[in-house]
Amino acid sequence: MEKDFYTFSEYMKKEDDSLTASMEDYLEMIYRLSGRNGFTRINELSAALNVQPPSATKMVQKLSELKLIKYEKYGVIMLEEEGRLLGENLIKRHNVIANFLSLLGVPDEEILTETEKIEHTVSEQTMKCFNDFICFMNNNPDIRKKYISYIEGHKSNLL
Amino acid sequence: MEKDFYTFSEYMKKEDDSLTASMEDYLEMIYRLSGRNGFTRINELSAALNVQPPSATKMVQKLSELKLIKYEKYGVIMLEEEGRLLGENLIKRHNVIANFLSLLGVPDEEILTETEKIEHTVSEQTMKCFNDFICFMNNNPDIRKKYISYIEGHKSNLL
DNA sequence: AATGAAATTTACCCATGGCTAACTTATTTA
DNA sequence: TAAATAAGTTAGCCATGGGTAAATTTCATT
Ligand SMILES: [Mn+2]
Ligand SMILES: [Mn+2]
Ligand SMILES: [Mn+2]
Ligand SMILES: [Mn+2]
Repeated sequence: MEKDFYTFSEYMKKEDDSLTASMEDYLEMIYRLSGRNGFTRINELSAALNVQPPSATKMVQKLSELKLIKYEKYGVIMLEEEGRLLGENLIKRHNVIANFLSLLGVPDEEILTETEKIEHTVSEQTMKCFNDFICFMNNNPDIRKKYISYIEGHKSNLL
Repeated sequence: MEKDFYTFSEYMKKEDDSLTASMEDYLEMIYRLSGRNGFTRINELSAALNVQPPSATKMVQKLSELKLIKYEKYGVIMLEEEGRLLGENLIKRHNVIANFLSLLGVPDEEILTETEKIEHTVSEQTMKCFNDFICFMNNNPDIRKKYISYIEGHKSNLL
């Protein structure tokens, strides 16, 4: 019956295999930017993530060490097979969460921000629950409508 | 139409007024532990959060600087009025999220962990949405039952 | 009151992920 | 092709929040 609390930092420490939250953001973005040409560059990446180029360089070197991307000094950034797969899953996770929040009534302007934060904190299990919720709402449009009008009703209360 | 992405670290940077994720965890726990006697101590706090005493000391000094708690070297830790209020709200937030996850079908063993992570990442707005969901489910026990059996059905698929 | 044990602090150390300034390499352009 | 510009890297800094080892203070016991 003992609760076992830890601090946020402790929970967010990367396991041996897994990536840190920031590594995930970079990999996710590299995946997005590689969509067009099959590669991206430090400048494009740093702009997309609103960090300075040296920060991007450092992280890219790390991801390269981990064999998730192919990169050599001054060159282009390309995903390795493992990185591509991981990136794909990160995007999927991102989209499930964004979808989920949208269904819940989180306003459009907040969805990206909230998703960008939450995506790094939820377990596989929880992701499944989010996904189940999406499916449930898709399979029950009547309930979905009822829910939408319910929260519409609440909005006015809060303004 | 421009998406504006930032890295996790950037989103999690504390605003001038607000607390970091770890500060929130400490304050929340100080609030819990103060329940019995109106105070707590470094040892109790560090044990409760699974950190070493020096880490607790450091954070307690910080919170004391911010006038959220009253503390002097080797003494007891007591909440200041502002800290008490904040702590109360942190606990409320924690409970809303735990409730929300529970309704969604996140297994009991995961609820604490998931809550401890998610609580630091959601906006006021999103909290309202979580809360609306709870209310909706409370007001519609029929739908709630339907949802529970829906996810029960899904469980078997995944094992 | 003296001593030993427990609680707490201090002084450092480490890792992460930002940043700026200065330097180097690559690419344009005159 | 030489000079100017753009792109990228390196070195070194900062803040956060952990940790250990050693010193200090408090408390309990004799
Ligand atoms: Mn993110
Ligand atoms: Mn994302
Ligand atoms: Mn927490
Ligand atoms: Mn909590």
